[in-house]
Amino acid sequence: MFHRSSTVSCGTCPIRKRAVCAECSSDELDMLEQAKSYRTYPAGTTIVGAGEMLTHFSSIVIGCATLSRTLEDGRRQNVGLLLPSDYIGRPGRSRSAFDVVALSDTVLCRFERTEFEKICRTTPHIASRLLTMTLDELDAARDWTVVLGRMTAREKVASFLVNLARRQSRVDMAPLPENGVTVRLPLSREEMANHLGLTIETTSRQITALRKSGLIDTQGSRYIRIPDFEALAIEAGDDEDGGLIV
Amino acid sequence: MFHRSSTVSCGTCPIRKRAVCAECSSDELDMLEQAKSYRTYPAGTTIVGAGEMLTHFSSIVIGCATLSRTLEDGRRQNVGLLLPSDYIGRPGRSRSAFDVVALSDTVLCRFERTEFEKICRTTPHIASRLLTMTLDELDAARDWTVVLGRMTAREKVASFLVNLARRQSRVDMAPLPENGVTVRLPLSREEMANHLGLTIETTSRQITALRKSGLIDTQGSRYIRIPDFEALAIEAGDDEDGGLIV
DNA sequence: CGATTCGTTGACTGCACTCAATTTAAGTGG
DNA sequence: CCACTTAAATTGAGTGCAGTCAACGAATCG
Repeated sequence: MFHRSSTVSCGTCPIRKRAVCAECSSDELDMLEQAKSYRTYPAGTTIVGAGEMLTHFSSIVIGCATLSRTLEDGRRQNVGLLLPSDYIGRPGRSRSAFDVVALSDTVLCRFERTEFEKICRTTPHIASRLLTMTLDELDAARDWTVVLGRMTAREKVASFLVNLARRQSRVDMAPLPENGVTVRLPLSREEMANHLGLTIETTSRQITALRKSGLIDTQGSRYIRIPDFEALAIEAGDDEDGGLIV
Repeated sequence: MFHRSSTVSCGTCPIRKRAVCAECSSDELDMLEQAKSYRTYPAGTTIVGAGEMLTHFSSIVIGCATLSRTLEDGRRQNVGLLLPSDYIGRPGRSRSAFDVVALSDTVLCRFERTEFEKICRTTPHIASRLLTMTLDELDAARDWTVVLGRMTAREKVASFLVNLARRQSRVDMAPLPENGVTVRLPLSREEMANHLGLTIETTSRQITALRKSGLIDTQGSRYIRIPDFEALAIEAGDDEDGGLIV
C-alpha cells in the first residue's frame, strides 16, 4: 500500500498525530504532501552507515530501526531504538553519526535534506515540533545512560521491557492494559544485548531468570507477556511512571 | 563582577558566540538584555533537584555543573557535564528530569520560563540555535552511551579525559596544542566515577594505570597533563577526531 | 596542629564475560 | 510433509574485570 508515494495522504497517515508534522495546519500539510516521498527498506537493511551521506530527513511511518555504533574491534552498542513517528537525520548535517538499520520492514516518509532545512526555516510549526521531539529524545537518551551506567543485567533487561511496552502502547495509541501486557520484541537477542551493553548469553540468562521469577512469560523468543506490569517496573528500579523512556 | 545583572552587557559576554543567543542580531540582543537576569551558585550547591520546579531557562556563563540521577538505593549516574554556554531547562516543561548541581562557583544567565517560551516563538534565531544545540547534545549523549555500554574502565577514563580536553579547548576558543594539553578536572573522583559508571576505587586505579603507561601526568588530583593527545585518544578507542563528545 | 575529607592502594569477592556444547527454531529443497 | 541445513537461543563450566570492604596516605581547613 505504501509503494506509490503519491497515493498516500497525510490525512490518513498513522503517525500524523505524533511525527514532526504533528503541529501542522492543513495548509502546511498540503505543502508537505508536495515535498514528501516514501521509501521502503526490508528487514535487516542498512538505511545509512555511520559517516555516510544522509540525503534525506525521514520519519518512520511503519516499522522499526536501530541507531548503533560499531567499534573497530567489533564491539557494538545500540544508542537508540526508532519506532513509528521517530525521525532519522537532522537539519544542518549531511552525514549520519551512527548506523541506522531497519529491524523490520520499514517505511520512511522522506524530505530531501536541503528542502527540509528550508521547510524548517519557513514553517515554525515544524521547527517547534522538531525541537520538542529532540528534547524528548535527549531526555530519553540521558535516562538510558543511567540504565547502562548503573544497573545490573537483570535490571537492564527489566527496564528494556518496561520501556518497550510503554513506547509500543504510545505508538498504538492505546493505554497499557492494567493486567497482562504482551510485548513483541522487534530485536533479536543479539540486538537486545547491543542495546543493553550486555552479551547475548547474559541477556538470555536474565530473560530465563525473570521468567522463573514469574515476572514475565515467554511465547517463542519474540513475544513476552508481562502479567504484572508494576511488578516488572519495580524490578527495573523505576519508581512509578516517571522517567525512563528508551 | 557578575553580581549586578544590569552591569553586564551581552556584547562582552564570554559565551556570546556559543550560547543560545549566538545567532541573534544586535536588535534581538537588546531584547534579551531586558529579559535576562544573572544568578550565582556556589560550588556544591544544587541548582535544581530532579522533579522540582524549574522557574528559569538558564545558560552557564561561568562555571560547571553536572546533570545526574540518583536511584532509591543511592546509586548515582551523571548524565551530562555542563560547561559555559550549555543550557539548563527546556521550553515546555516546568520540572527538571534530573538533579543539576554546581561543581564550581557558577554564574547563570537566566530567563523566566514562560517569558523564554514566548521569546522562542517570536525569535527564530533563538529557536533555531536552541534546536542545533539540542541536536548536538543528543549526539553527545548517544556517543556517551557507547562509552558506558561497551568500554572497559581504562577506556572510559581515557575517553573522559579526551572529551574533556576537547570541550575545554572549545570553551577557551583555543585549538588543542599539538603537544602537551593540561586538563583541569572540575570533578572529584567520586563525580568522575558517577559519570563513568564506575566506582571511586576503579577510577583512581585507572588514572594510576594510565600514568604508569606514560599516557598522562598528574599534578595534584585535579590537574592532568596529556603529553601525547593522539595516543590517549587511541587508548580511548576513538578513531581520529570523529564522534565522541561528552 | 589535629580533624576531616579526599584519594590511593591492597586483598578478596562476585557478576557478567568467554568459550563451548546443546537445544530450539527457521528455512530449503526433494 | 519431512529430512536436512543453517541460524538463533539456551544452558553449562570456568575466568577475569570491576566491585566491595578495609586500611593507609595526602591534602585541605578551621
